Amino acid sequence: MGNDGFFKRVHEVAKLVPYGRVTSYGAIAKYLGAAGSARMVGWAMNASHNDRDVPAHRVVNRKGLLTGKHHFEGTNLMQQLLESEGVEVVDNQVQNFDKLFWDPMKEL
DNA sequence: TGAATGACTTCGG
DNA sequence: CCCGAAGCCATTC
Repeated sequence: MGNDGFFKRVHEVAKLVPYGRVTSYGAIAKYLGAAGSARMVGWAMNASHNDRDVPAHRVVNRKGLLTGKHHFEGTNLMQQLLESEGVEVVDNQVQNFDKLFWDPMKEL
């Protein structure tokens, strides 16, 4: 598994997500030129367990829904992590998602 | 080789 | 905005 280039890039972008902000899988995928492979971004996040510095909890789907919360420990760790950063989460959905959304394409 | 899977997205209704 | 269906692509079995 030395082919971690894609995962590494995903992790890099995820690390660049500012505190208290969130982004989407598609945005990361597009930024990496892998638009259409948003699922692979999610897969990369699954591998992000290798790098604990990767704030996977800041990555949600395009609706701001915490689709991957079940991949975290417990049942609400992801939500707690976000709330601890000041991100309001209700019903597994990020509030003010449009304002908290961080687009690597525009911000970088 | 091929079928199934998934932390997604887009489109039509 | 919600819902169903289709597309996408790396990974796994």
